[in-house]
Amino acid sequence: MFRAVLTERLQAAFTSAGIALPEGFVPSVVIASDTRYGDYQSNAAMVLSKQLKQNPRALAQQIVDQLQVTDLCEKISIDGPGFLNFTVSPTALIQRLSVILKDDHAGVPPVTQPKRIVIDFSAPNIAKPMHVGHIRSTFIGDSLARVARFIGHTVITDNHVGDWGTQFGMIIHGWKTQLDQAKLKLDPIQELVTVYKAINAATKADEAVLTVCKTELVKLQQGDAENLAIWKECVRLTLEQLEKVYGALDVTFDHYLGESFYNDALAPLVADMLEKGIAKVSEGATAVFSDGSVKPENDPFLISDKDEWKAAPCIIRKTDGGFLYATTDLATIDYRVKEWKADEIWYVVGAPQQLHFRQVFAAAKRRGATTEMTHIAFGSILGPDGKMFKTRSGETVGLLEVIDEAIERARAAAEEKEQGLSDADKDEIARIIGSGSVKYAELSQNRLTDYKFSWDKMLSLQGNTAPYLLNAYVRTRSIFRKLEGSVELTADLEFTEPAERALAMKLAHFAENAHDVLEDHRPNLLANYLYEVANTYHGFYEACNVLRSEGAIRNTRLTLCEATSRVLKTGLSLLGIQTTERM
RNA sequence: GCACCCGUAGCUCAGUGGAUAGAGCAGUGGAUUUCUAAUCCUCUGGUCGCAGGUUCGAUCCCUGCCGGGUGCGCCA
Repeated sequence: MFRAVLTERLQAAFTSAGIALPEGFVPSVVIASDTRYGDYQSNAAMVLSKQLKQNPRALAQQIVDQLQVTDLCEKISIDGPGFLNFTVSPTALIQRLSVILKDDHAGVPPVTQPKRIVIDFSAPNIAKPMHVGHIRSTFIGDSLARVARFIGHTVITDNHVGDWGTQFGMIIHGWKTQLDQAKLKLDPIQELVTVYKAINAATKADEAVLTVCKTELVKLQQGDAENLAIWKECVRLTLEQLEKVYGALDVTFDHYLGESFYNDALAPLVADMLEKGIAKVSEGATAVFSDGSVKPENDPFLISDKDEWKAAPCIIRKTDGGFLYATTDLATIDYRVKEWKADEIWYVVGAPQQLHFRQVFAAAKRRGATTEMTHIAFGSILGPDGKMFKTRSGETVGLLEVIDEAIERARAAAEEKEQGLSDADKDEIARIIGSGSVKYAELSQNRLTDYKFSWDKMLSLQGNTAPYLLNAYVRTRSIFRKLEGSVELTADLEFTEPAERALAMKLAHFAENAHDVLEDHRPNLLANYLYEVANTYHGFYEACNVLRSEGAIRNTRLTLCEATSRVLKTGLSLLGIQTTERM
């Protein structure tokens, strides 16, 4: 990793030059934004010049005089107000390429301090189909899990399924009174939704129905055998369907510990919190209130109302004795810490739940949790009107529907090309490109931004899309297919065209990029990087013929193709996107 | 009311305390007897919502406004 090494060398140079660095100061080295100046740059001299009361350029010169980087750089320059610009030498770059070829992680080093990280994502509800709203949590969570594992963390993925809650009163009542067994067999979730909707409508028309539903719910919660059996069947049927969806998406979980798993832990948890004074009874409910440890404007348990701060409690038990979302979440944290020894827990959940998590995290800390808990929030998917998709009442687009449409479009595109591929091959390619397109459309976006759902954007096969990246990969594979027999790539390399060096440099950045993704939990940094790799490769491909070149030049170009191939395949796999040899 | 998120090209969106703010789509004009044209190259397109402040340097940080969204005691 050039960046890390340059940072170290820079620090050493400060020491050699006798310059005392301020406490905690680490000179920053970044990939140059403008490659005219070099490959990497540092603004350390400018940052320090004021504190040290020195001219920034003179300070930069002192550092350069002490800097030992001849093994890495062919040129160091001081430009503009005092930028240090580093140009990597061909030798160092070539060595980097050979690492990418040999290393099974394509040159990405492991983290120095591996952690145990629990990642909570996807979390669909029982008896409800997955829709486009689940895209973000599912794909972002899956990608972060892949990246974290890849760089050496121990990752436990947990699908916190919504398998318990008040909706089951209605579902059970509906199951008993109007379930169509034939339809249930055909499409279980569809039938459960139909039943739920019918009962939901009935409760609005008739109070009595609502009372019946509540009774059914209480019976379920008290362990009534019949209701418990119905509930279990609903869960089983839904999970069966979910497995199919996740299978099609190539998303896996280590655990499916739904809300119901924590039922028995809830009452003791509330009792414990009452005993310790963390929670108290208020207006009949049990809730957590502010303990005054932080400023009011930062306190998740306070809210301002007409010049005064009022309590915004986090309720953990209702007046009727029932438990809530927050209660289950607290019990879940206990479990993950105790059973899984989690150093960190990541929640990939929408931004609207920010307050909820601030409260839950604060409450968990008061109970003594030292685990680092992070809410990895994402923006909403909006309908064509710019308003949020309604998950309760509103009609939204099904997740499988989107994937199927994407595969269909990819299949149509494959059909237009004359590649001599069998129908089975075309199906497989369409599947990879279709589902890859949907994933890429999501993951190439900044997670915090809301975006309008658009079929065309989600399914586009042109421009900055999965097919663009896959096509670059296919082009690398095609070259190796054309080679007669295997080719021994030697260390005999030399750059003769700018496009070759540019590609090599871009590939070297993979080592840095993969780590940057987890800095702020942003897969889009990786997606954007891979787009640049593909773009640089396509440029190289047009400028440099590989198969008709000879000697060291041909060897260099083949090496670049192989390295590109590895970086793209590895990088795409971190986004959860498979590759194909032909398209 | 308070808190959080967002405001960047016609559209959809990246981006960063640094040098001339980038892509894709749309529009324009080209490139293929040559390794997959799902490609490459041209050109067109900007008051980075507005106003102050901090800084050697601000689209980015701070403050205030304007506009859009979300959340705020017994749903999950």
